[in-house]
Amino acid sequence: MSTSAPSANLMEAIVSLAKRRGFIFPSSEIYGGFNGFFDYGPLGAELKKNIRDCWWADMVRRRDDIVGLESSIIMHPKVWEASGHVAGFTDPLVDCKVSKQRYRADQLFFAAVVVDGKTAGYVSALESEDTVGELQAAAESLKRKKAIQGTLVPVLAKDMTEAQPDEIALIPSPATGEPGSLTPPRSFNMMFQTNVGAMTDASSVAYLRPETAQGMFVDFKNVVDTGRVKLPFGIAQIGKSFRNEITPRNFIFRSREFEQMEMEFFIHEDDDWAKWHRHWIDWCKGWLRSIGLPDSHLSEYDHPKAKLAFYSKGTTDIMFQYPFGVQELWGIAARGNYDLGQHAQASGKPQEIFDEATKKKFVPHVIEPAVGVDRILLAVLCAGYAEEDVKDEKGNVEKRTVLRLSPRIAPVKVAVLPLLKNKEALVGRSRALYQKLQRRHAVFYDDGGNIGRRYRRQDEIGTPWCVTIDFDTIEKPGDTFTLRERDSMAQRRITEAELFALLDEQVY
RNA sequence: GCGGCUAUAGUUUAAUGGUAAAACCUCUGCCUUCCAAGCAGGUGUCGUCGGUUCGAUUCCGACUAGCCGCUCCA
Repeated sequence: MSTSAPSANLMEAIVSLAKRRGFIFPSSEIYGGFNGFFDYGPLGAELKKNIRDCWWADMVRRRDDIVGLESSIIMHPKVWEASGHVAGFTDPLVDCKVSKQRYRADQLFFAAVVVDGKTAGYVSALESEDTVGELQAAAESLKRKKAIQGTLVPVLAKDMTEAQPDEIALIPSPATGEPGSLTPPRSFNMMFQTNVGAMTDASSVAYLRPETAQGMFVDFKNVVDTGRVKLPFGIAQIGKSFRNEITPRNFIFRSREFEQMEMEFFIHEDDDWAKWHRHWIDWCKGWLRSIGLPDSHLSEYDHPKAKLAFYSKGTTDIMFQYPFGVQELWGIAARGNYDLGQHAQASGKPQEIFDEATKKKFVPHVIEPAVGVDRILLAVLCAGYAEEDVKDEKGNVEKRTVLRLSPRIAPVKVAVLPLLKNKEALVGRSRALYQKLQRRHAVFYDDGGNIGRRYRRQDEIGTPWCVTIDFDTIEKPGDTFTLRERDSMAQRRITEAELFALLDEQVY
């Protein structure tokens, strides 16, 4: 058994499999698709739910120090002002189509060159200590160049956000000095906007959240007052977030609607943040391994201090080796007390904890592990996808496509297969086992085609085990089935009790 | 948002200025005592809109979507 290397078109193979087997469809496909959005089909929905459930179980239910939260997707607009998202991304940008330079529209100034009441042209300048002076000089230069007689009116500097549509084509690009290459200003704020209520005006503007984290900060006091929590403790949330990405790319890796699993771990202001930061990096890597991602594909990237936001103490990304490159999977950020501080200031409501030991109030610091469900799902598909050359009895080599998903997250845990479908005794025993398993697990019953075809079909969707009800089951004592294992294709006999025990141990 | 390439069945691909083919997949039936066997049958708006033409899936344009490279990525 050998594994061929399909890496060059691995993504194509995965996208194709995802579509063919009902994991992931392009959104609104019958209308031509919709860039940046995806639908999860029957198997994809199961897989995604399993990823979420595993995370929630390990992060929240099996711990004493972390509680869950489900906050609303649309929050008060002031949340996003306080968090910095509104200011951080409302900058309208202007492109120069010739030089490919990009300018912030509010930093690119222009002025009409008016001579004796007639507009002779336009000049532009980047924001500087003497923007008006530069524009004036440029205007005089233009007047000389065009050899226009008359009196030059002092320039009136405007920035590009004030440019009329018919002016834009006449304003020269600072890069080329020639007009015609600048685009109209475009807003690059990645937050989706909507209006709340009947009025559609500035006062009704609201945003779809671009991250779930702010919910934990805004509800911090509510959780502290009701959750019986003591530092250090965490608040975790799973939910959809929305970013109007400029370039959605790489299948579901960067999409405009995605699902996050975030946890804010609050610590004492005097606590050793670096120790907790390291703790959570290790925890996250361990969790990724527990759902089947190989260590060989995982790495860490420390954001350089110089590039960090001023409040950030450190950010480490757990990277995953996707077919299209090593990319961020899970960001673990030490954010100080910036977020709670911002909300305290903006809302006027202190976001403090009382320290019984020192009798002092303080704003806790936070470590934030934030990961995208869709990115994990893509990672497990990429890591699990394999095409193997297997030999049949006659020695002919044929291809086997197998999705090596961890039993924890596999959409189907067990397929129940009667060896033959036209033998009533086999079908009856299979049905009975299927119905019993169904009460506890995601299982699949299949009697179509021959047994080999059914095994391969389950291989392709990542089902870890198949049980086949054969003539030994019904004719020999012990009521045993054939258990066929996905990765090794090995078979052994197993009883119903042993099967349930196996599932109990492997699916958690 | 810019540039290049692309769009035919669920998937992978053909052919063609005269209403489209194959393989695989899938579904139904038969058969089948352990790894995609066989037999019979079913399932198709050529991405959308427009133009040229007697006639367009084919030529042209726009749009939409996808891929690659820029750009962006708090």
